[in-house]
Amino acid sequence: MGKIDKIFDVFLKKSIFKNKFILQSNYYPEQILYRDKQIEQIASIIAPCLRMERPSNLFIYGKTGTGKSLSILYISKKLGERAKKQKANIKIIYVNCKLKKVADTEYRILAELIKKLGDETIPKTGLSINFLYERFVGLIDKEKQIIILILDEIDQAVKKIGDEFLYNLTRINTELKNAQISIVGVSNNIMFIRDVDPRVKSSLSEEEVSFPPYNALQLKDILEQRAKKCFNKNVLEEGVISKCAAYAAREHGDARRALDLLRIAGELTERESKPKITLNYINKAQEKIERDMVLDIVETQPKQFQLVLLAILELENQAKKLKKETKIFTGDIYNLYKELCKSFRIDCLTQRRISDIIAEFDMYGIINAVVISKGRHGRTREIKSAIPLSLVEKVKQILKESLHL
DNA sequence: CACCGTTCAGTTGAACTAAGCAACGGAATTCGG
DNA sequence: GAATTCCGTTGCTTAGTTCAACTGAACGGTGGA
Repeated sequence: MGKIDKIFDVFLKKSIFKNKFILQSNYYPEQILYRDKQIEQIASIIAPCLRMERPSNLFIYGKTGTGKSLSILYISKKLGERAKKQKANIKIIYVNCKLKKVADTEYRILAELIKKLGDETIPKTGLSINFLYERFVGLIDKEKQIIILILDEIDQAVKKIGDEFLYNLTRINTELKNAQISIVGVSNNIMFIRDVDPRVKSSLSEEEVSFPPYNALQLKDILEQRAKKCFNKNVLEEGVISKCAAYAAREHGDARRALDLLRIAGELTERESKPKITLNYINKAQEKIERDMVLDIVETQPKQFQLVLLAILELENQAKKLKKETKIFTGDIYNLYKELCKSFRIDCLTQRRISDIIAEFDMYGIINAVVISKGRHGRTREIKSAIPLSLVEKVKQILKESLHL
């Protein structure tokens, strides 16, 4: 029997998964644990739309993986069903403002909104934002209805494009004759609302709901609830779930992280055709998640970004060779970057831009950059790579490949 | 020693530019009668 | 003569550039004790 047949055999043998889909991030459980209070709050805030009254604008905040999106989507679904029954004309539009190249500028967010309303003819550039607003308003206002606009990761958008567009959105109601619109802003960053134009602030957060992080015990319950449906009996070693919960609780109670961890541990176990998920596999899963995240970010960056990252890694390498805790500064990076550009015949960007690129890498979390002042020797960013040592070589290899070296 | 102005090496913000796109409108071409 | 295609113009967004103001603590000088 061939090797491949063997692999297939292993897979056909009784899997440890009953239904893997349960642990995937696009699975929505019918019961959401420990979020009753928030769900009730939100539901009572948006309920008036069933009587065709405009609900208050709503601002939801909480860290990643605290069930924000889950809850809001759950409520939208319920609301949608109910609206149908009551023959209330309600539309719920969900846009994630973080998605690069999809909804990360004012134009693109509006284009996405319009697309979601059924008009597919909006080009990705060339039209004026005003035109899009008019199109949007026209599209909404042609019938009597209530639109609930859910803007996920709204802080990302505001950081990038400013808060005018939020102001415009909140003001849109005054232009509407038939329809009415209310906005649900979802943010990971609690501080974000603080430094937003006060007009926008008061209008957007007519109501607020906050999602606190789960603690380890709650995470454990959540994991158990899902694991029951997801795995076959007796595949979980004692303490596996607690460990997942503990890991995730350490990372600000991110439930998604916990579920990913468990799922990947399961996949790894299955791949090695072991009968039980052991604690060891949780560790492996943890590594794999980190690894995949870093590699994914690195791979999908534009060339110039990759070149900057390569320069950072090279500099760190040199510093290490000299056995000194030499700090890396923006100037060093820019110099090396310029050289790299020259030798690879890629035209190089200005320092201004590199400064922004470094800031972006910092945001992604693959480097740590702090603005420091070196007194009379000026100020700059002090930069450290946040890529785990075990991955550095792999990352470099990917960078070099993608730059055709 | 404490205090204070100077100075550096970037950061940060704003205005500007080139590239790429769509819409518009007029000119040129095609077509059927 | 009408319909279609072509082409230049205008106006838009966006990534990146240019310009310039701003920054914050170490340095080095001053004065006071």
